[in-house]
Amino acid sequence: MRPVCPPTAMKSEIACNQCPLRALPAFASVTPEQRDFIQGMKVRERSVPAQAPVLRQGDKRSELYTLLTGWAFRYQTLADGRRQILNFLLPGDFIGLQGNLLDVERTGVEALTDVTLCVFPGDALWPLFRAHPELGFDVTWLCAHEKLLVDDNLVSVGRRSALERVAMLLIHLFKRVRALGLADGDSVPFPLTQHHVADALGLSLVHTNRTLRRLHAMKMLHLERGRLTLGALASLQSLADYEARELEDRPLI
Amino acid sequence: MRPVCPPTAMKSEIACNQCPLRALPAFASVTPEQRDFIQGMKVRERSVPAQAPVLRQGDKRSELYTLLTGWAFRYQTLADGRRQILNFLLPGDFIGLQGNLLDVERTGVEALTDVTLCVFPGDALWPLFRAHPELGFDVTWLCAHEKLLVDDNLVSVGRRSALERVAMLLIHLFKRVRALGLADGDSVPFPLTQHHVADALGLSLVHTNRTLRRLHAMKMLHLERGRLTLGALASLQSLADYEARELEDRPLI
DNA sequence: CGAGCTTTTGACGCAGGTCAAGAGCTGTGG
DNA sequence: CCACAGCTCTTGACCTGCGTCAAAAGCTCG
Repeated sequence: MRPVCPPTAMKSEIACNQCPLRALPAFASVTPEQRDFIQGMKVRERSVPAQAPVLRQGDKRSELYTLLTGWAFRYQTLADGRRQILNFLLPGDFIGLQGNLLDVERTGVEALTDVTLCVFPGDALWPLFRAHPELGFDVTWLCAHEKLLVDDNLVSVGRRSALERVAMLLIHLFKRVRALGLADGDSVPFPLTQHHVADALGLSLVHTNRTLRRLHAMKMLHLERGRLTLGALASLQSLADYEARELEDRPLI
Repeated sequence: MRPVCPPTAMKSEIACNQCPLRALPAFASVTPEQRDFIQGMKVRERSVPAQAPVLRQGDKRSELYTLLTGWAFRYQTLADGRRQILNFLLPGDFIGLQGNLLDVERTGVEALTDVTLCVFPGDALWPLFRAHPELGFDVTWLCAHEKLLVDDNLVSVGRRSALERVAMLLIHLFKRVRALGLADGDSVPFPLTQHHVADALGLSLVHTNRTLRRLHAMKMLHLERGRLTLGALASLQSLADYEARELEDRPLI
């Protein structure tokens, strides 16, 4: 297990005017007054090391978080250990809404890399809606946005072939990371193991590996040392959208 | 194609104090003032016959709906016709939030039975948040609640066997319908065709049929004339939660 | 250097897909 | 009132994408 405190333990907390949230469409037009209100609610920051839980299935009325830095994912596990990853969380994403609005947290959240979170008390939600309806509106936007991610993943898992699924996921993450300004040319950080990919796509680990190798052989991607490089994004995209069978006709390399 | 106007065309519109929404947890404590506000926003009612679209993929800034009576479902289709049903909609559910908050409607909504909807203008959402933050809060609750349904379905499609998936779906719908007070003993109306079940669970039509027959042979359910009867809900539930393989050992009849 | 990840690859089996065809039901029109 | 078109449901035969089992190789960290 890694140490709980990241090496840079002395760094000061991020003020809300530095918050990555500001870059998001929903939060683009936050006024200074609103920002002060948010800052007033903010309890503290919390660091969670890679692989450690942020929220556990079954938690009640937990705190609310905003992901400031790092990657995480939402998942659900069955009694016998099978795990389904629902979606990945990147800086700016909101965490803990379900456990707060509904009775219990149905899904767990685990850190994929070391992560820092902005912490709000669990009972902050209603005062926020009351005092700043615009911010409540933004929370609703974030919820709808996350639902869209889950929708898309469900379509993949339910109706796409393994090749299509993997292509979709990589494109999707690539674009999200790039949109956050974290891309370096046509390459982005990629902290997922193949195990995560498998659990997100409803595939076995072995078949995920074979599919990745196949995409690699097709020169559609490079994946090493935690970086993902998508050379021909457009062709990968067309692969994701179309039936895998049509491709079998062509030589794979 | 069925006639657009249902037989009982002359019936008057439902006042908000009659609205099925009132029975939902989120709307349980709506004050008379809030109710009047909602009533003031309500534009009209809309009837949609079974099989007809309520919302199309690609619609922009559509109206907002509340489902008053009947069943519907949210779905997404791929270019080549594969369809994934994301979740089913029952009276009290909110429709059109995504298309309204985000730019475009990514998912279609189709009526499963004849349906009546309560119509609100697309630009009513923000005024509602502003004037009645409690109601905005409720909208957020509904969004989080629907996300939970999609989450659960994704877990099924990604990680459960066909037998488990079908069992989960039937139990889930049974409970929802019963919670709405629409059950008759251990039987509920069930307007889905096997095609809908297949598209919701990411299975083929043929395999869905075989799985249903198998459950029928196990005396876990009766399905005929649009009614679903679950005799032994508890045993079906244990079947849904556990690995299908454990069952193979026992005689199937 | 060994324990425990992660990635790879081969061999093999099966759950579930595909193809085909027929039966039952309902609505429609001649 | 029957014939026919078009659903929905069933069932059989066959096939394959993906899962499972096994084993080994590379990496990382203590």
